[in-house]
This record gives sequence, structure tokens and C-alpha cells, in this order.
Amino acid sequence: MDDAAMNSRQQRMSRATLGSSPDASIAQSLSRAIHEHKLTPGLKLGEDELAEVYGVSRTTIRAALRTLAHGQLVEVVRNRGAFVAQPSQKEAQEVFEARELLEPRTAHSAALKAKLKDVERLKVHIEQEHEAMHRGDRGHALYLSGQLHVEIAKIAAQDTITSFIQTLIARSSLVVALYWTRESAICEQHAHDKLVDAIAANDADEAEALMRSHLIDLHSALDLTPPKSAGGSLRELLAGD
Amino acid sequence: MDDAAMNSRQQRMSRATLGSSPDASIAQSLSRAIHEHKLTPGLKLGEDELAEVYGVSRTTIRAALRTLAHGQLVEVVRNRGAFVAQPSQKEAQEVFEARELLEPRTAHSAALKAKLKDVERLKVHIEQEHEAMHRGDRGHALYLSGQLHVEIAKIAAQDTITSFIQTLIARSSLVVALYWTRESAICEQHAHDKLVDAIAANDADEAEALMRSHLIDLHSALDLTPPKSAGGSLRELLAGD
DNA sequence: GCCCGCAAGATTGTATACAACAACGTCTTG
DNA sequence: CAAGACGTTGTTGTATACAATCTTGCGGGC
Repeated sequence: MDDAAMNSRQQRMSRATLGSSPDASIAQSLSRAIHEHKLTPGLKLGEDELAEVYGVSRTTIRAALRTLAHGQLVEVVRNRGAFVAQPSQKEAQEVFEARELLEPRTAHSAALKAKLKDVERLKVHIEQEHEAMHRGDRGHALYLSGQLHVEIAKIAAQDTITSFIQTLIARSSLVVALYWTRESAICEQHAHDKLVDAIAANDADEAEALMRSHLIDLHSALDLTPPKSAGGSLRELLAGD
Repeated sequence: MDDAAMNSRQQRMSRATLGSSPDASIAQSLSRAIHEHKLTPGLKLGEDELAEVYGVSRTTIRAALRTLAHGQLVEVVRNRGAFVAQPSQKEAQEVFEARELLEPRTAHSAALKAKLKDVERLKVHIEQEHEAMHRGDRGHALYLSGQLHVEIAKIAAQDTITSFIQTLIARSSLVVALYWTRESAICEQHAHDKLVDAIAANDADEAEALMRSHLIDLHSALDLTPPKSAGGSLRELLAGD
């Protein structure tokens, strides 16, 4: 049963994403799984286990985990292992503050630079997002929803800031997993539609305003006030007894 | 001569920076060397060589190089190795645009939150910077000069943005190494002095304005206009024949 | 009965060994 | 003599083996 399971697993993903660098492919695979909430915050990512799943050695897994750790998607504790990160309320707050600082400005710039080809890609993206939503694949819809923001940043052609936004989107996914209170995410759909329309029309000011209000809306849907425990902070909760 | 050299080297740095994680210490050591322009852009960082210098195995070196690669201080090419990064003019431009977006706002926030203790640390920092400059240790002065910006960001207590700024400062060091045109950096000294004074006085608007003009001043001291070749673009130059 | 210490198991950290790839020089050939 | 093919050498990529550390369950002592 060992070899059969391993082979099928190894075949299943192999190197779907990139032709080179197995560790990069694995990092991306894990990153996506976290984005889609298949791997939830706090989950332990054992090296041996992952090595068996992906059919590579621990060396490769460690490289992938380290990559993710630098992007703050996983937290590695020395001699303890790697866990899917659990941003605190404070960190969650900071992530959205940073987004509110960077993204409206980026949307503005993107609206100015957007070519037809760019707009087409955005619309395809939204289409896939809608489809995933209707299909009931909430995880994938969530992933695409975040990626739309990255795609907009890419249009602005500021690679440095784009990479920052990419990091923030990734962390946002964890924040949503931990602190999201709203039942449905349909509200976002319309926001994204209007945003892309503004970019398509090269209306920079409108795009900036829409992005800002969209982010504020998302931010307000988070429950960041109570210091609720999320698995590892029992000590703090019981400290008052 | 082998063992003697290796031992002395191993002893010399051992783990001066952090008590744990040899790879983190090595990454920091290399990062600092790059900041101080001891390692210049384009330099090859051979794994075996570094392993011997630090007295560890290639495994550890690879982890450190990967960390630096993620911070964009080194570029790793598959099957070719790691090199100190050589940001293009476009990337250099972007780095400073990003700094001009993030840092003034951060300085504003820092000025509002600065406690006496924080200001003290900044002043010590500046003192060291002046001292290094007078001692003629331009590399160390440069390093401290960048770190002052990081320290200011830390006061603003926005860890997410602070880490972005840290990345930008690191890349700025490479940009300066490649495109700096001004002979002396003394002009910065006064800018830093005034900036810290404004923060000490909790004058947020003044701090923000000073930071903005300081960055513009730095930016203007770079030679980013000519598309001069830096080693690998011969093909482009000869494409017109 | 509860708590502290200790040993066994499991997991991560590091080093070493082998495999794969790229760069370079040499040799052959047109 | 120039251009291309091939073997050599050195470097990186990956896997495996061993060492160090943490966790966990058990037993003795207070």
C-alpha cells in the first residue's frame, strides 16, 4: 500500500506549475492549499508527511517550507516544526492597514496603464471567480478573489510593490480564515465587477475610490475586537484566574 | 593550514548575532557584508567557499542563501549558483518610489508614537553613524545610515510595513553600490539629524516632510537615466547592427 | 494521590554522499 | 584556420544517514 499510494500522489501533482525547481512547485501547491483554506491556521506541517505526499525527500520539503515561512504563510519553530501561520488580531489589523495604504494607489496607477489585453485577463479572472462560486467551490473562489488584487497590481507594473501586495493577500487569506464573520462573500463580487469596469474605462480616480471602499468593506467584515483564542493561547485566557 | 584557518574563522563569527539558527546568523552576516559594500553586486557566492569560511556544511549555507534570495539581496540561478543581486535601473527606480510612498507616512506615525527611550536609541544610532564616518569606515556608516530608517519604522510599530521597509533598505544598498554618483554622503548626516530632532519633538508633519525631502534628495543622487550595460546586455547593444 | 524525574519515541537540525547539470578546454573535421 | 563535438572538471541539486532536541508516557518518591 505504501508504494502505490506514493506513486499515485507523486503522479498527481508532479510538477504541474513550473517545469523546474520541485521545491518552488511544492511551495506554490501548499500556498494555494492555504489560500483555499484546505490547510487551516495552526495545522502542523510535518516534514516526513509532506515528503511522502509529494514523493520527494525532506530536503526539498524543508526548502519549500522555508520559502513559505518567509512569506509568513507558515511559522517555523525551531526543533518543533512548521505550522500554518495564525496571525494575531494586531497583525491582521496591520495587514489591512497596509493594504489600504498600498492598493488604492496601485489601482489608480493600474487604471492609467491598463491596456485592452490587461482588462481581458481581469475579466477572465472574474468569470472564473463567478463560476467557482456557483459551483460551490468557495475555497477556489476565495483564492481567485485574492489573485484578482494581485493581477491589478501587476498591471500597475511596479514589481516591488506588487510583491508586497502579494504577501499581504496571502496573509489576508489567513486572516479571513481566522476572523471572518460574514456568512457569504457575494458582496465582494459586485465590488470586483465595478472595480474592473473602472479600470477598463481608465478612470483612475474612480478605481482608487472603489478599491479603498472595497478594502474598508472587507476590513469591517472581520471580527478583530475580542481577544478570542485560536488554539494556542490558552495560557493567556486562563492567566486571569 | 586548512584546519587552522577554518577553526579561526569558525571561532571568529561563531554565532555572535543570534544564539540559535546558524543559518540565520550567516544570512545576517552576509546581509551586513552586502550592506557595507564588502560584497559587491554580481559577486558569485559559491556554496563550498562559504561553507568553508563559516565552518558549516553546504546545507546550512544553502538555507542562508535562500533567505537572502527571498529578500532579493542575492539572485540564485538554477544550476549556476548564487550572486549578489544587481538591480536594474527600473528596479532601482521602483525601490525608491516605494520608499517615497511608505517612509514619509511611517515617519509621521513614528513621530506621534516616539517615547523618550525610542529617541535615545535613535540618537545613539546617529552617534555611531558619525563615529564610523569620522573613522573612515564608510561601509559601516552606510549600513548604520540604512538601519536608522528601519529603527524609525520600528517606532511606528507597524511590523508589516516595517518589514517592507527593511527589504527596501536592503535593496537600496545595492542600488547605491551600482548607481551612486555623489562623492560624499555627508549631506545625509544633517538630514538624519533634523529628522530625529523632529521625531524627538513629536512633530509629525515636520518629520514626514523631512523624510520625504530626504528620500527625494537620495533619489536624485542616483544616476538612473542612461541604459549603461552592467555585464550581460551586450546582445541588446549589438542588436542594431 | 500528586508531582517530579527519567527514559523511549518521534521529529527536526546538520552533515555527508551521490547524481545531474553547466562551463571550459581540447580535439577532430570541414 | 575556424567551427563544432566531446570529454573533463567543477558546482549545484537531491537524497540519505546521523546527531540533537522536544514530546510523551511511565515509575518512583514526597
